Amino acid sequence: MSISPSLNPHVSVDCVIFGFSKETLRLLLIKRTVPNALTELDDSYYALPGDLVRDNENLDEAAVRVLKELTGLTGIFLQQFQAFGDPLRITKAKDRAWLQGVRQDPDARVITVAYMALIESSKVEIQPGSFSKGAVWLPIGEIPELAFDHNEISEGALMALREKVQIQPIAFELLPDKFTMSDLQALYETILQRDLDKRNFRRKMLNSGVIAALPEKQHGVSNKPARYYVFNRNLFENSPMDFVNLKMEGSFTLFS
Amino acid sequence: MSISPSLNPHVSVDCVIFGFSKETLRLLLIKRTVPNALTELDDSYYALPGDLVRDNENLDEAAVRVLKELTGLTGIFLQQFQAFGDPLRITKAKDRAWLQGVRQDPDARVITVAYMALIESSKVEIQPGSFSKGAVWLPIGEIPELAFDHNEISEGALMALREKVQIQPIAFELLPDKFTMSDLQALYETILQRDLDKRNFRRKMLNSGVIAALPEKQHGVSNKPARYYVFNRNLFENSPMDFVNLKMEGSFTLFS
DNA sequence: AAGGCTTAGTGTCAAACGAACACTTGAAAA
DNA sequence: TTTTCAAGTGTTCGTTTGACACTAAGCCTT
Repeated sequence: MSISPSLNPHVSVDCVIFGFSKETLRLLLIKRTVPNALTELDDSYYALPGDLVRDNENLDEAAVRVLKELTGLTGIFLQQFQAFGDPLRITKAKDRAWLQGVRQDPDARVITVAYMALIESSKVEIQPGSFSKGAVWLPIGEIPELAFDHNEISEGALMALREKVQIQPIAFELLPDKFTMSDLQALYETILQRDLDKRNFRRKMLNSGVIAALPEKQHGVSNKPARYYVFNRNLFENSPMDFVNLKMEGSFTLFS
Repeated sequence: MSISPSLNPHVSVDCVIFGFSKETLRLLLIKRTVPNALTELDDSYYALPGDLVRDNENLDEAAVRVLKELTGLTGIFLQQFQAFGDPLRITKAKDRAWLQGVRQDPDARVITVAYMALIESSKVEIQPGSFSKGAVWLPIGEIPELAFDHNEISEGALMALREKVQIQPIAFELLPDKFTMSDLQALYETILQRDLDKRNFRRKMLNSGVIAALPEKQHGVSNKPARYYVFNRNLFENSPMDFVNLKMEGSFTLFS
């Protein structure tokens, strides 16, 4: 496999892509297949989508590219959250086998800059292409051992998401354009891993001024139909203050 | 100038080192001198202390090393806050002149992982050594044009500090072991660039449970002597919750 | 058509917190 | 002894939080 000379062999970006479906927070992972020296069968395992950074692009651009190549999507929420650079992060046997097949210099020390992406998962159509043979959405509770230090990176992303979601109105990025209060609450409960009081939640969200009610309601549900809301980006940009400190009942620690 | 082969030529760490003295927040910067092709005089300018990452150390270790080499200090507060990787970050003329004198591959694309350090500035004794010819503490309001993208990095650090100081009790790292309430308030006011109400500030700090009063008071001041306090790390670690949301009067935006 | 099932939607009260606000105290200096 | 200067101290009011339980609306079942 040949490598473009414009790749920086020492720096990569990895994307922790969050989605939310069936009341579960999920990660979009890709499958890697490597020959197993012992069994002559192929082993496969999952990894975060990522790539080496090219010489002509900055880190954000590299992350956008990775996301686009995998999902076809642009304009989605993407935020750098941490760089990982342990010298031992690429020393597991499977990882070395994979690197040998794919990198010009498989022994190179690589540090990676990790990004967190939030996607409305129904929008994603996995793009055919080199890295997407077998991309899957796995619930965050059921993530197996991943490549490299990707478990650690995913954990870090989840922590970062938990903090951010309480300070900035970004959870909406995980929902469709219109959603019900219950959808939104379920999302927050999933992310925060805590039950929230329905009345207090609604009050807080409405007072924050970042969502607006639509006249429209659900149809064809076998119970009282819920009203739809939309996230009002403009409203938020005009008065971001109101959203600060969306603490969600009972203080929540930023310390581990 | 020779270079250890164990340096990774593509990844560096830079430390934004904050200190607080004379009621001012300051950065510890180092002076670089490069020959000026036109005048035959040397130009000098300031930069953040930083270095390439070695192959056998992780990012945190590299940052600790940089700090130790410059100040002789260990065990100080140090936290990664962002990676910077614009391909154009090393293209200014002065920077290129400096790289040519100092790097094996002066054209290499380097991404840098930026750390923020908080030091009680009176503890710092600049270590003699290659990078410390002329290290200085400059007030954050008077930072000149720095090397590379170091102005951008410093700005980012200041933003990160403003946010963190309201969520975690880290401002204490900038003060001596014992300090007065007025010292502490002045520090917060400087960091947040906002006046705070004395009574509310004291109440909040005392209620947070992270500081303890000492029996001792100031001596020899020409006004009512102030009581000394200490930061109680144990108290904080036992009940970190109390400190969450130290918002400091009037909400403060985390968004720019 | 009636009753049951399920989720949506609503209000109040008490406690904690935040913001605004002015005078007294203690020490040194004049 | 008086002056000067920063330290230190409480109360009030409005807002926010958290706890808590019933009614409303639509479909489905019988």
